[in-house]
Amino acid sequence: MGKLTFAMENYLEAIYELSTDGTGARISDIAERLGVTKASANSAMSTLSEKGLIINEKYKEIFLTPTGREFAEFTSKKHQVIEQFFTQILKVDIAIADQDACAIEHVISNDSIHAMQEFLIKKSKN
Amino acid sequence: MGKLTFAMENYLEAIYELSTDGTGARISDIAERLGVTKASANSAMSTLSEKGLIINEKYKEIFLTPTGREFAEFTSKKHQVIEQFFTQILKVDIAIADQDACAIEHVISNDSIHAMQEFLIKKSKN
DNA sequence: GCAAATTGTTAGATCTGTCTAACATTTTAT
DNA sequence: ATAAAATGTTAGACAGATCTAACAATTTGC
Repeated sequence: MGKLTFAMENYLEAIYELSTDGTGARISDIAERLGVTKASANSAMSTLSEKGLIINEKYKEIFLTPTGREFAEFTSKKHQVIEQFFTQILKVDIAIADQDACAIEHVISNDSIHAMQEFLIKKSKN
Repeated sequence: MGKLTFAMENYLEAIYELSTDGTGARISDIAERLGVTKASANSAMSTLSEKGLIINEKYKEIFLTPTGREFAEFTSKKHQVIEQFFTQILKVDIAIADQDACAIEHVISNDSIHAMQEFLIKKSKN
């Protein structure tokens, strides 16, 4: 499975977060969350569908495939670690931390994420 | 002055680092450093030149303008802070830290950079 | 149950950044 | 001084992600 572009990672993550309650995600909500037009979101869905990461039937809600969910969870986990590290260790404001995490999650190495996690764990033992 | 794309920030930074000794930077060196073709690098130079960030005469070496240098120094400074934080605080391998810094420097907030700097300063006082 | 509002889709344009291939200029070596 | 090598430039293509505008389908509110 080839690596995803940042844009596609963001779309996957949005779908993941919008479909927590078992229902699928809607194009409008995805578009709104990412600040793009419905046309852009729709176009992205074709890409994700071709890659087997989502199920996308015309005019229906969008669902993650198991593979898609794995990708989304991985990205989401990275986001969470970065945000936690930035707020708890660096004392950065939550809004800024979230914004930074949203960008950094796509580019940071697994090594560094792991290191942040370790750091947080050690810190919590004080 | 509008915000630069990540690509342009990288080109500026490369020029900055390649012209430390007062001489300008060469297209081939910029291209090699960034892993792109000379054609791509050349095309980027037009963009940077139009923005008034470099001086680019045909077949001549490339020089930063004062504004261009400011941008480059700012990006470079962020790179340095991230790399230092990742190696010294997170104990991440230098090669990985450099790679991560190279990506994160374009997306991280000033607040978070500042927080990392503060953290490093406090740490150095132990 | 129908009209209006919302939501989803498509076509086509644009912008950015990249590439290859061909060509022009400059530098180097003998 | 000139041929070969290195370097720089240009044109044209392409991929990814976005947009607008027009249209289609679905849902909602009387």
